[in-house]
Amino acid sequence: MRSGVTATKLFFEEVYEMVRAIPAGRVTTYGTIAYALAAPRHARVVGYALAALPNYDEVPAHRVVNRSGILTGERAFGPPGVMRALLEAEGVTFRDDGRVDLDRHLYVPRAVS
DNA sequence: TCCCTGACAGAAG
DNA sequence: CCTTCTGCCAGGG
Repeated sequence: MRSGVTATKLFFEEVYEMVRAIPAGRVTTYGTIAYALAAPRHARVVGYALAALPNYDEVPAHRVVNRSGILTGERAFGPPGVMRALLEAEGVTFRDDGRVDLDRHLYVPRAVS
């Protein structure tokens, strides 16, 4: 149908809702979110959805990192180190190699029913 | 309209 | 551990 609201746009909204559910001091990954939304192959689209955000007033996008614990979205938060500072302020710890300690802080969102 | 470039991730060598 | 390839989708030149 000719609706301007594409399936992808709806997917974006579901991503934002899921990110809003991530508690402070916890992080999750792009792939985990995609999996919870029954779209295992759309991890990249999740990243695209966050990159499209005009601001982070309602969506704590800094709590989303990649599968290895690397802060791949750091650039969107300004100068290097800002994203990490936001996480550390919430109690998230990092390993010596600079990656988030996922074993300790990974949050697994509830899958959609 | 084609081509390229990403806030990803899993498989294969 | 590393590299390359593939699937996914939107936006800019």
